[in-house]
Amino acid sequence: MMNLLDEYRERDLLQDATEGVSEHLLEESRRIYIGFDPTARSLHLGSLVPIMGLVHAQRAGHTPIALIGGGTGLIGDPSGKSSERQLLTKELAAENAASIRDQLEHFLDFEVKSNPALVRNNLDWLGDLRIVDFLRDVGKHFSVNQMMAKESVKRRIQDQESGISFTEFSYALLQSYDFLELYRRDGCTVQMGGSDQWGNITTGIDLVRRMEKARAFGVTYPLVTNSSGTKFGKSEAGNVWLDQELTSAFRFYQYWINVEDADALRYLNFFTLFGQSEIRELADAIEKEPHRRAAQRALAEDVTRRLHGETGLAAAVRATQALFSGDIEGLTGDEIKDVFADVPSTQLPRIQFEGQGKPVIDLMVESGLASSRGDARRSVEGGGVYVNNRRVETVDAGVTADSAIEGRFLLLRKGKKSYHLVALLG
RNA sequence: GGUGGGGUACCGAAGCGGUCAAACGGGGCAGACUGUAAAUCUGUUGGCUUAGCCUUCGGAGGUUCGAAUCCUCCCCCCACCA
Repeated sequence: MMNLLDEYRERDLLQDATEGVSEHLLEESRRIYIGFDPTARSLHLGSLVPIMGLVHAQRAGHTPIALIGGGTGLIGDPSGKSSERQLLTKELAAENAASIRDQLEHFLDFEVKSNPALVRNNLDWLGDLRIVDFLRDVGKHFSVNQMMAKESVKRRIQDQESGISFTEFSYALLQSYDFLELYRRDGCTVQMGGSDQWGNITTGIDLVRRMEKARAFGVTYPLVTNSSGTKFGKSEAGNVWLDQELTSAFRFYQYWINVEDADALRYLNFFTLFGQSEIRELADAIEKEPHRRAAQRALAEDVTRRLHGETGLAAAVRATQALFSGDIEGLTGDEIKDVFADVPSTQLPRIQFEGQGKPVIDLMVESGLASSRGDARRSVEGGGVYVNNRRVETVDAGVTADSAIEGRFLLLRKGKKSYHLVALLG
């Protein structure tokens, strides 16, 4: 048994752990679970820490269980959701569970004989749970006094502004019940989660102890932030998803390449399997020759490879090189088509580019690079719009077909990093 | 149920009869500087056929030449009391 907690500690992935976990995990192969919220079609970067948590667990010889909150997701955030959506969610939850499993397959091994990863959906047991049974069998083990004493709850109760709804208050019960079920069904003895989950985890441990007279454990990892205080996992294009359809390999790669120096090393620890010596080398590199950004590159490559595979990574790197270092003029039409397969693109009929050409403003709006004509206008006035890497000087400029590369492609760019490829048809 | 306070643009928050598409801060976008970094500085941040017009200040009406600002009714939040 590798020492899992040491691994976490070394990577700054350990926030807190209940007493005895370390020994428990060293004794033999255990089953460890983390919950994932299926409210979205896909997991996003915020889930990457828990995923890596499971990855390390599996590498250390334990069996990782990804619990999809299909049942808890049905309740969801109580604020202003239509009943219609909630009905849909039952099927969606199943769909999402399936796609989340697909995504997890990039990270976890579901095939190994010894300790294959498992996926569970709490809809399976919460779905037809009867409230009377639940209150009688499970509810009686919860002391409201104790629940209110939990830091997370206490804070909410003292906070006159937000308060806490009954639904949220009872979340702890459902989550605890999940732990109990996973213990019963799968012999799962350890729950991990973000540091905000500490209260729920310990409550679950209590429930397992009371109802099964068994010892269970909890481990939490710190919540990931980035050093400038903005939300981790957001790019200019919004959430970064762990789904090829939603976030292309190129975008994904770009997200990591753009990580601030101050975060790069932490992220290497969090999101790659690099050893400490390798990370130290990269730390060195970032200090000595920051402009080469070896750490960001290593980070981007490793994480992109894991999710998008070798080909996805290759495409992302190719597109990156073409966009940020090489000059596009030198590329042939076919190369462009290939390289930019991953960059957002639009097809437009050639006729629109005849005569005076198509107004840049229209082009910006139709490609989605600008949210309105006013927005497009402002971007041009601010000097932030480029066609084929040449700055557009006037607001009323037109783009003609003969400015297209090989008469086929126009490369639109807003600012430094937002690209859009327009292909002319006909 | 009573009393008082409040609902303003992405968020926070000014405005309290015209000069308000609405101060200020944050966030976003863009420019300069750089390393596709951070910090900093600058511009910009409702829509359009952009020296003009149109739609916005919880909702619906009303007063007025003119309303985010005044009046009426309604909805929602908060505090205190019961």
